[in-house]
Amino acid sequence: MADFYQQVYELVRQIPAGRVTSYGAIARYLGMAGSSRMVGWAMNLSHHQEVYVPAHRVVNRNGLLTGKIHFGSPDIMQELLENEGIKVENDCVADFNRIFWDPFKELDAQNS
DNA sequence: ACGTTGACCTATA
DNA sequence: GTATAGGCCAACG
Repeated sequence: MADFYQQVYELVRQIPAGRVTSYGAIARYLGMAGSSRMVGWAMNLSHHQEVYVPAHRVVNRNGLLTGKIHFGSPDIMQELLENEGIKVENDCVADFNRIFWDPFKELDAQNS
């Protein structure tokens, strides 16, 4: 059993480009349902990690770029998302429901 | 060591 | 459907 943060990094790293997921989905997938805040903390430490973690692909339940401020500049996250083909309007991911990447539906389906 | 904050989510009113 | 409250666990002051 690796550290919780490591699991989060791995999961986030497996998010395909042009797709986004929510903290709650990750927390629930790791068995930490309700403790979604810890996922956010993990993301905060992701900058310290040697491996690059596409934290910009992780947004809140509303598809709002809540953590864009922690990227150094509030524009980096939006630029990264737009660079992957994700439309961002008013700090909100467009068609969030469409590009939403559910670990249960994707990873679990493959593993199972 | 205690209190507050935090990249959130769910539930109730 | 919007607004408010509570809960969760860890780090920072």
